[in-house]
Amino acid sequence: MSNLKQLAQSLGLSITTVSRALDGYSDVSAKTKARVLEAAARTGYQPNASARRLRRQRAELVAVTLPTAPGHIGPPHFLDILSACAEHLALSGLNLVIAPVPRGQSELEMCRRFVDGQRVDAMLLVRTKRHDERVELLQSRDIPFVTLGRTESARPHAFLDGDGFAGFRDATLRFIADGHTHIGHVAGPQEFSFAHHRRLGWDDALRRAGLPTELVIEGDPTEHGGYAAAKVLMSGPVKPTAILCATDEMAVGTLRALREVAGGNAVSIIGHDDLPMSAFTDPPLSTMRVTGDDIGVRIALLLLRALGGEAPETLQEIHPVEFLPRASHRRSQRLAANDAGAQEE
Amino acid sequence: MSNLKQLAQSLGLSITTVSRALDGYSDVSAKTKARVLEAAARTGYQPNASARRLRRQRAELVAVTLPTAPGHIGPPHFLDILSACAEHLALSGLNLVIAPVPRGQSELEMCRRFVDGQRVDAMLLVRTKRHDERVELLQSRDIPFVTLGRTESARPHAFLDGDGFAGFRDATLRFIADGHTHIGHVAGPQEFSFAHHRRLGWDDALRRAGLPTELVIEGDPTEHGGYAAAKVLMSGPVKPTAILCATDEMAVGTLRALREVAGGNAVSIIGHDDLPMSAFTDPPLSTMRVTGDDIGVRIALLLLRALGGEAPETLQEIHPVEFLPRASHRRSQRLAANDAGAQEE
DNA sequence: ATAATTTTCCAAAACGTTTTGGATGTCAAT
DNA sequence: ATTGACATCCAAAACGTTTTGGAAAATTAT
Repeated sequence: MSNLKQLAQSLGLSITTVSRALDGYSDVSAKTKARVLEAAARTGYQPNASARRLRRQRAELVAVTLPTAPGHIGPPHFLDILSACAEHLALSGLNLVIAPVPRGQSELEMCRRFVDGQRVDAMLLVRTKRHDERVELLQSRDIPFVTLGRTESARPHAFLDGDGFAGFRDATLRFIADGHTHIGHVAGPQEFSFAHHRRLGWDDALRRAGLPTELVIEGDPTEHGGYAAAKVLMSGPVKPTAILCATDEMAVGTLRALREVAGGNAVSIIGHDDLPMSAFTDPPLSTMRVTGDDIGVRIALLLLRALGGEAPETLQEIHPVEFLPRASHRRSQRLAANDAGAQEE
Repeated sequence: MSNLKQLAQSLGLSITTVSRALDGYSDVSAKTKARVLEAAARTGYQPNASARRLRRQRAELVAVTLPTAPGHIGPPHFLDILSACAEHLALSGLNLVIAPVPRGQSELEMCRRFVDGQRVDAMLLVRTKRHDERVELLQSRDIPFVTLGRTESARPHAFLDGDGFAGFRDATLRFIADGHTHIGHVAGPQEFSFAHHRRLGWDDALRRAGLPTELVIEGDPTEHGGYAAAKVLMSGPVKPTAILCATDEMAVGTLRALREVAGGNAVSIIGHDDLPMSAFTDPPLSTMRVTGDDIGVRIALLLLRALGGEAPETLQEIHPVEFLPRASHRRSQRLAANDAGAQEE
C-alpha cells in the first residue's frame, strides 16, 4: 500500500532517513525519529517484504518438507510441533512454509528448488533416512538446516531426535524382567533412521541377555503394516509372547492381528508415539514418547542457532524417551510356565 | 548462486533475452531459446524468488492462520488437509506458510502484518467466528481469502464448510426416531460458527418435533470441556437419554462423565469429526464427518479462483456431513418401551 | 531497388528496500 | 579564524528480476 517514498515525502524527509529512523539507527535525531515513528504507526506502514528480502539477501523463510508417504506425515500432534516452531521463528522475523513433496516430483528436486531459488534461509527435514540424499544436498549447498531424526551422514549436521535406542532397549529389558524369553519386534522400514534405532535398541537388549533376535518382521509404519507384520510373526514356528512395535499405529494393527490369532490376547505389546487413540485401544496401549512438551520450540532454537552460524556438531539434541505403562504390556500372567511359548488352538 | 546476469554473460546474450527465453516468449529465436534452456538446465539456474516477487508485485505466498487456542488447532488430520492444500497451491507457484498467532499478539494484528507488508497474496482463515474481525480486515484490504467455516459477515466471502446444521439435525432426528424424547446437546462455544450451526441443527429438529430444547450446556471444545458440560447436563432435574456432542473430543469427555454418573452408560452419544481415537473408545463412538477426502485440494482451488478474481459469492462450498454409526448412538435397548417407540431394522 | 513487415534482440526503467559514502551544519577546542 | 569532532541528514548504488519501448537485422511485398 504505502511505501517508504510516500512516507518520506509526506514528512519532508529522505527515504534514507525514514528507513534508518524505523530501524533505530543512531544517526537520526530523537525528534525526527519520533516524528517518523508516529507517522509510520498512524498510517500503518509496513515495509514491503519482497523488497527487503531482495536487498538483504534473506528470504525470511524456513521450509519444512512434508513427505507425502503412504500412511501418515507424522504423529497427529506434529502440527502442534510445527505451530510452536513457527511461532518461535516468527519472533525472529522468520515464517515457516510447509512444503509437501509434489506428486511425481522427488523430495530432492523440491529441496533444490527451495535452496537454489533462494526461497528459504534454512530448512527443516523430517522423516530422515539413514542415508538421506536431502541432507547431502543441503550440506553441499552450505545452507543451514535441522533434521528431525538423525542420519548416518559422515559430516555432522544439526538434528533433534528421540532416544529410540534407549527407549526400545529399556522396554525390552522390561519384558525380560517380566520373564519373557521370546520377544518379537514389529519393525518399521529400516531405511528410516527412527525405525532403525528402535530396532537396534531391541536387538541390543536381547543380545546382552542372550535371547534370540530372529523374531522381527518389517512393515510399513501404518496400522496395516503392523497388522500384516504381526500376522507373519505369529505364524512362525516359534511365537513371541511379547512384541515391541516401532510405532503406535503399528501396535494398533498388531493388536488387531493378535485378536485373530489363537492365544494372541496373551501377548504383551508396547508401542511408541503416544497417539491420542492409544489410551482407548483394547487393551489400552502401553507406549513411549519423547519427553519434553516444547519440541517445536527446541527445533526453532536449533534452526536459529544454525542460521547464526553455529557449528552443526554443537546443534545435536537427543531427547530421552519416557515409558507410559498402560495395560497392554502385561497381558499374560502365566508366562513363566510355558517356555517354548508356542501354542496353537 | 548464479543469476541472470552471469547466465546472460556466459551466453553472450542480454539479460532481457535470457529472461524472455526462459519465460517462453515468442520473440526469441528457437535456436537461442534452446541454447538458453540448455545452459539454464546445465547450471541449475533458479531465478531469485525475492527479486521476482518484488518485480511482479506478488508474494507467491499464502498464509494460513493457526489459532493457538486452548485445546487443539483442529482435527488431527488438519495437517493432511494443509499438506494437500499446499501441494496443490505449489502447482501454481504458491507456497503455504503457517502462521500461528504469536503469544500476546492478537490474530488481527498478525493478519494485518501479513497483508499490509504484502507478505502474502491470499490468506486462509480457520476456526472462524460468527463475527470474525479477521474477515472484516481482509475485506477492507480487498485481499483474496478463504475461510474454513462460514461467518455471518454481511458482505459475502469465499468459504468452505461442512453442513453442520444438516448433520446435527439428522442425527437428532435419528435419536427421535429411536424414541428419545430428552435429547441433550454438549455444545461448543457459540461464538464459533461451526459450534453455532451444529447447535442450530439440533435445535431445529427438536422444535419441529415439539421436543424440549433446554438440555444444552456449552463448554470448551476439548475433552475436559465435554466432561464438564456432560456432568452439568446429567445433574439437572431432567436428564437426557441421548446426547449430541459438538465434537468428538467433547464426546470422549462426555463418555467419561457418563461413566461416573448413575445410569450414564445407558445414554446414547453421537459426536462429530471422526477422530482416529473415536473408533477405539468404549463404546466405539458414533460420529459424523465432512464428506470428501480432498478438502485440502478444494480449499486450494477456492484460493486460486479467489486469486483469479472470481466473485466471492461464487466461491462458497458447503459439504454434506455423513453419519458413521458405531456403537455409542444406541446404548439403551429398553428405550422403545418408555415412549412412542420407534424401532427399525 | 525500395518500402513494409516480421523477426530477433537489447538498454533502461521499474519494483521498494537497505546500505554506502559522503555532505552539511553545529559546537567546542585550538 | 581554523581545526576537529560530532550530529544529522541525504543522493545514489545496490539487490535480481520483469517489462517497456524500441533498434537492428532479416525477410517479404511493392
